[in-house]
Amino acid sequence: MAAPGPERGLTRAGRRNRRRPPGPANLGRLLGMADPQETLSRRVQSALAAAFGAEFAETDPVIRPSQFADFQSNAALALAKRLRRKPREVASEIAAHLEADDVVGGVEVSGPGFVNLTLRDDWIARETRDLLADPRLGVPEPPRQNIPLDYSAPNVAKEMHVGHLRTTVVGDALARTLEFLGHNVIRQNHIGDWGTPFGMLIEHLLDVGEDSAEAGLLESDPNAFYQAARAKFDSSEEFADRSRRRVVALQGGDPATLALWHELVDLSKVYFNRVYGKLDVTLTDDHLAGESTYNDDLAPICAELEERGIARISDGALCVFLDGFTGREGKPVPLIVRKSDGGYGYGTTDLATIRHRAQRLKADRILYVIGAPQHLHLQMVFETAREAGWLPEGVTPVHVQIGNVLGADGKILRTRSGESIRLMALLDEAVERAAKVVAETRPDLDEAARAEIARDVGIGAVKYADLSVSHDSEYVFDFDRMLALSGNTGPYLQYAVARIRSIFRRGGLSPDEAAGAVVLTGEAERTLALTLLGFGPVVAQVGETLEPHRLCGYLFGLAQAFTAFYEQCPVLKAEDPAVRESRLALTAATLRVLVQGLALLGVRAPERM
RNA sequence: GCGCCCGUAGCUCAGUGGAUAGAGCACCGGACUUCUAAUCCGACGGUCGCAGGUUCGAAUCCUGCCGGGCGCGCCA
Repeated sequence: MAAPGPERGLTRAGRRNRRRPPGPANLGRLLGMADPQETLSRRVQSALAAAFGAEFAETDPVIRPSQFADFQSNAALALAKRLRRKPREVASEIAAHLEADDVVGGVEVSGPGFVNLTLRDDWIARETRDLLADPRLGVPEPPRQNIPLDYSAPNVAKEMHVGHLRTTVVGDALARTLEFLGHNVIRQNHIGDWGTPFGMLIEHLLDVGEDSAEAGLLESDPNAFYQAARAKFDSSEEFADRSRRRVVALQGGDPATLALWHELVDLSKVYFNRVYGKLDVTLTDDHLAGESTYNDDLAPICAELEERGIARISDGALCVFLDGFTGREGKPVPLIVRKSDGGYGYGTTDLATIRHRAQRLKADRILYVIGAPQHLHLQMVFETAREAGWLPEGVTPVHVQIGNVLGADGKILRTRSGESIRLMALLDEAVERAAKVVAETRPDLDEAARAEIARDVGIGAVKYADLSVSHDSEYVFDFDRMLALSGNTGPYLQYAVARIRSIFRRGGLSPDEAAGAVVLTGEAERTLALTLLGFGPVVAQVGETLEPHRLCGYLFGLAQAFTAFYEQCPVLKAEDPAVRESRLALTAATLRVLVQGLALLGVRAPERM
């Protein structure tokens, strides 16, 4: 899949934005000129200033989508009290002072003081054509930020489970979206590649041999390898002793042990990359920044925290106690930075990590796409870093909380026998189920084409299911629902794309050729055009709120608007050539927005279905 | 016990302090000589957990209660 946008161009524009505040020339780009809500906001603000004085020029005009018009301004209701006038009177004043004849066709004061605004068809039409001509499809470029983005983070020699799947998919969608907005996203795959289990894993690797079939499990079924090691550790005193000694050697930097450790990590990388490849996410080895990366920082961090009195010894462990963090029986909860045996846990690593991201990577925002249960821990890490002065003013770490994935029984997804589900098997099943449907519906296509469709649809369905519900809520994993071709699903959107492409194939046209003027002859066209103008705003919003499900909701609405258009408005068979050109333009714009939107989510749109 | 998250239609989920709370699924009734009918249209379906409060206006903000999930010292 093509990278979302011409990165080099974005980089230059981004630097420009960063250096100086936006002038009038790029203000439109920044706000998104095609955004009707933004356009109306500015017009109504001017009306407020004209009607009530310059001090009201900054008042929020409260423009919202309306069920009685395209948009409505709710400003009058709130202003009434401040102005000591009746809300309807205030609304009338706003309407009277509104200078927007080029944009707005209908202004109406309604209800207790709403100002209903209906956009002009020719304005919508012109903006839609501009959107089609815009490589960015109306997506604004906010000031460029450096954004380290922590996601996926599987463990070496362990199976990735559905929880990893979700942080991987959501994180990747955020990475793509933020990059398209022009930000400098620094992917950080904080893999679990250090800690006490590695003694046992290394000894097991030595026992079975690096080139053995057993070692090969690390690439295919890592849990099997892990559990074999674990079983030996639990049953053999001799093996457990060796394992403990091996941990000491590892932490002491023994070269032979480090070589074995590297071997383990490399075998695991093969597994990670197989999953990432199958899942079509953008992570590569270049983004690996595992726990081991920070080994050299851990002792100095502890020393600094202790010297400065931020951490103190408690029960033999070096701990940070923060105000407001209390646990059972009101006892303060510590962030342990050095265990009583002298070792370091993930608290220390996470502190080293955030310091690195803030200072070395010069982060403007630091994003952690991590499971919701880790919230308390992360808050303590953030707070400690803040107290230690490692986070510059204005740099905010954000925990993008990922809710658990549940089975049909409402409990954490597991197999019937209670084991965690193998991710590869799960993805394979999604593709198989999709393949079954494709075999029935498209017997005309050859085997290879069907396989490709099944892969795009199966994987897309799983990813879209992860993305389409708010990231912090738990959701119930259900193959039947996510693979359905109706409803807010990946396949539904892919199908809409496939039908559009079919129109152009039938017509012997390339979507790039469709650039005619847009004329709106009916409600379906109007709704579709207006919906298209919402793409930029929603992408900008996702970049701020970090909620990909809003983009999903938007794309679903767009696909529905297109479907209504498709039912009611013949494109190729339109009799009037101007109408045909216009509908081709609308169809091409829909295609581009759907494909771009799905690309931002990391979902492929197959040529045909 | 303390903290975080959640409670919206039978089910799965949206919902930016604004008018009569929305989708999808399921169920029921319709629509293919048509650019892909795997798509569409209609109908049905609600005490927004409960009770107060703030507000001209609350699913949304505040407080309390009920119910559920998760976390709370040396795993990560």
